[in-house]
Amino acid sequence: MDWVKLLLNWYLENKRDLPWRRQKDAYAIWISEIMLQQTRVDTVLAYYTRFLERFPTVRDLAQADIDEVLKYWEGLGYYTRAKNMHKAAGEIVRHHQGVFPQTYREVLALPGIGPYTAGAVMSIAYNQPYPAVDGNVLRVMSRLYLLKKDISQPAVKKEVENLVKQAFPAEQACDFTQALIELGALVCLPTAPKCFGCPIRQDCKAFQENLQNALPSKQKKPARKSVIRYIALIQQGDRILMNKRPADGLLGGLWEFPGVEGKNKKEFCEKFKIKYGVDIFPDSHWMDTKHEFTHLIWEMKIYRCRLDPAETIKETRLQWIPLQELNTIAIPTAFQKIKNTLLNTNSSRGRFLT
DNA sequence: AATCCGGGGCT
DNA sequence: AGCCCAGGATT
Repeated sequence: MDWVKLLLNWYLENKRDLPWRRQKDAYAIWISEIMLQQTRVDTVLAYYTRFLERFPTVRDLAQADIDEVLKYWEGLGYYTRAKNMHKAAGEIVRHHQGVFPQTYREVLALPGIGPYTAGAVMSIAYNQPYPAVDGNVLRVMSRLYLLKKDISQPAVKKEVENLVKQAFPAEQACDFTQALIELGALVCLPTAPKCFGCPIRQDCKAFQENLQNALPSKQKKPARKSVIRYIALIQQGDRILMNKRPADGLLGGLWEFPGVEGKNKKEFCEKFKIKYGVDIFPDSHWMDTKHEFTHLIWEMKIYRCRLDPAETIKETRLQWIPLQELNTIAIPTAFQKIKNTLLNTNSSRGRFLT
């Protein structure tokens, strides 16, 4: 395969200087691969350095409280990644003496590690020829070999894994894996690929037939649904009532301003009572905000609410949080605008009083 | 095989 | 307004 050597030479000349490429510590490589799942390099950079400074070794991560790990993950999204990573760190300490496993079978067995990440760690950290097929590689290979089938089909991913396996250059698994990904990230772009700057365009069947813009083929995703979510802002003095979401599911384990889905204020109060066991009395309509997830849109209506003075909070997930501590708990992006507005109004009122 | 799970940047 | 990103787990 002529293109392999051309690609390797291109990579060695053009690769970006990224933090996870400055060492070969399997733990550090692993952290980078988890963070980079469905997440762009530019987004990961700041998180990565901060995370490794706080959790420099697998033992540091294993010993940390999951709530602190989630705080370091705050805003990155797909929070089960952080929870699985923390769990995997514990398994590495217990079952592997704190040393990151070195066989594909053992790496793949860790929670949060699938075929891609296992291949990435094996090839990048250990220079072993295990394919790591991500979105970049699927795109590059579907064009290079003119694979016209929908790349969301598992059979196509299998085929690409086999093609990559056969292409692995001896003793250069680390560079080859990253070269394929780097080409997809810098040259073989999803739209408007830079074919005339591509080192392997002579071998690219899609380029030869001018089909690079038609590949890869992929099924469309259905439109997102929008729901109305009523949020209760319940403040007593300098404390605010917050809810810790259940460990599993959407935004699992993160803190939120308590709320429910509903059509109107009446439903708001009824559902809130059922969900939290607390009667609320909406006072003033405070603000509206919208948050778009991948499959869902929240139209949020935020109301200042009062509690019955005799009300005591029994719901274990509901907790009074001092405003000064609001920045120390993990709050997802969906609620950051509310949080910031709340902190700003309170601090400006504080300045008035002093 | 289909669905869920974040967030952000680009077109 | 879509599309896509260094995907994995669950059903």
